Amino acid sequence: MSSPARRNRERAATDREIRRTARTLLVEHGPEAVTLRAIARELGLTAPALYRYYGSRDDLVEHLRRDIVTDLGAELASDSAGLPGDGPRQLFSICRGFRQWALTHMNEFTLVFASPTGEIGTGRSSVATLNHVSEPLGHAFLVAAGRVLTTHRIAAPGDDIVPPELRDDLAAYRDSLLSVLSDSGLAVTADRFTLGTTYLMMQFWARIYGHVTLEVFGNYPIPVAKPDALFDAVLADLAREIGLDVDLP
Amino acid sequence: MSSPARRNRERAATDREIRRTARTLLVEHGPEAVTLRAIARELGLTAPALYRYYGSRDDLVEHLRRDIVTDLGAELASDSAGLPGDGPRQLFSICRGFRQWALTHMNEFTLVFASPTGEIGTGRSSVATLNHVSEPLGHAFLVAAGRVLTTHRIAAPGDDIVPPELRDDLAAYRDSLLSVLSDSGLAVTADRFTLGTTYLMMQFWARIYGHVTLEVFGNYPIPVAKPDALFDAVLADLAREIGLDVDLP
DNA sequence: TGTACATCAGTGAACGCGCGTTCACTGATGTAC
DNA sequence: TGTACATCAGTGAACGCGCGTTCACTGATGTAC
Repeated sequence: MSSPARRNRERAATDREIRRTARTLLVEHGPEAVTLRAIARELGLTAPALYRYYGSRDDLVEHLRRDIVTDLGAELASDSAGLPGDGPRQLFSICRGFRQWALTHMNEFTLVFASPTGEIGTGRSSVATLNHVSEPLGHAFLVAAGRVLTTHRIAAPGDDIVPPELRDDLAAYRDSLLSVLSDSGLAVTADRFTLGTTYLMMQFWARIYGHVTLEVFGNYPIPVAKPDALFDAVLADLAREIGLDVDLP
Repeated sequence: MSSPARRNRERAATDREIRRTARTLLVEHGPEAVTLRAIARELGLTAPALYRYYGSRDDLVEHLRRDIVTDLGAELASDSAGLPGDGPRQLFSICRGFRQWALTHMNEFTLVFASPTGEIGTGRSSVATLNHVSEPLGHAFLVAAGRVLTTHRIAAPGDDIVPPELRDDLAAYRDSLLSVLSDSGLAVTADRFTLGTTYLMMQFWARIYGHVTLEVFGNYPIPVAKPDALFDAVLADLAREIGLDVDLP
């Protein structure tokens, strides 16, 4: 019989090589360099061979996007999991890791986090966001943030900090967060995870993302000699703002 | 003699048409649709004709970027100038206008504010930032912000809110801001425009930019039914944070 | 164990496409005397 | 006012390029009996 598994294994290996090559091209030469012909060339194949693996170039790029977020999330989660402590350290590690990754993988960042996707305002959004809680990145962020907010806050913020128009949206989101967190073995009750908490978490993410985007695209108002210090200052601001009773690690 | 001006006028008119067409292509079909051939086609010319106006495609795109920022800045400045009051209203008008423009001109926004340009961390940054104070957008923002900060703050923030590592950078920036403001006939003294003030202005811009980018690219954690309300909430937070003693208009 | 057959990863030629850019040119507009 | 000349916006053909995708094919690997 001579194992049918062998062909499968080789097929899977080739697939991995295709994605790896696409990734390298993206990182080193930008999104427009990710062409079927270039990938095939790099692999010593002919371009039509790739159609054994993907239906079209777009199909391949879509898989690439997913790969990127998945890998990023896994990496950040595992890095932060190795740290001691019960929350804040992990959360800040994820934030710093995200920034570091963005700075060193500008092209990947652009593709995944800063490319126009879909319509505006329809609620449909890109792959790489917290609203797809299953994404490892979102998951890592949420778990760390949830842990921090439940164990290190002085008091849960009142719902009054949330503008009335946003309460319905936030309530739905909060519920989905709570279920994700309880799946992670983190028992959080709604009285410690208020609408206000949810609002702060959203703002927290928005500021991290905003700062990182600004920095990656060189759109900072000033040339800053020590950008790391600036980011740390933002983290410290955020920590204070969400009411953490800890010093920054 | 039959005026030499005539040829010049026609040349200038054609140039404007070229840019307008490039702009339309960008808005409607994205950056990769801005090709010399497409522009020529639209104008009833042949592609080589464009070389009478621009040295290369890249050259044209660069001019396009500058046009976009210039027009945006002028538009926001003139809109806000029409409003009554002495500061806050103008500042918030500029912020809202920026967001509105970004949402309705996603492709232009991407080209100008969210495209990788130059190296990271070298201090060189894209065209469209506050560090090129001459840009109308930066100018409008600065003048409005400066006016607000000098007339509506309860007290200038102390320099102690600024992390020590950032003070040198901020001091240089503050000085250039002060000279821009005094060129606008706004006499601001350094004791009302502290390093802390400068720091807050920078953070202010970072949050606006961050929020807008997030929204434009659909990367918001939640589907928000009323995104306008969310933005207003962010503005209100910012107003509180920079210590404005005014209600939001 | 051997033989006929099925699967399927990869080939190589070809398709049509649109692109930026070059080059020698035309012909109208403007200039000098 | 008329004539010879210069300028220069725009033409049209051609260049070489790389792309995604199709198609009929080869040949090794695996399957059924």
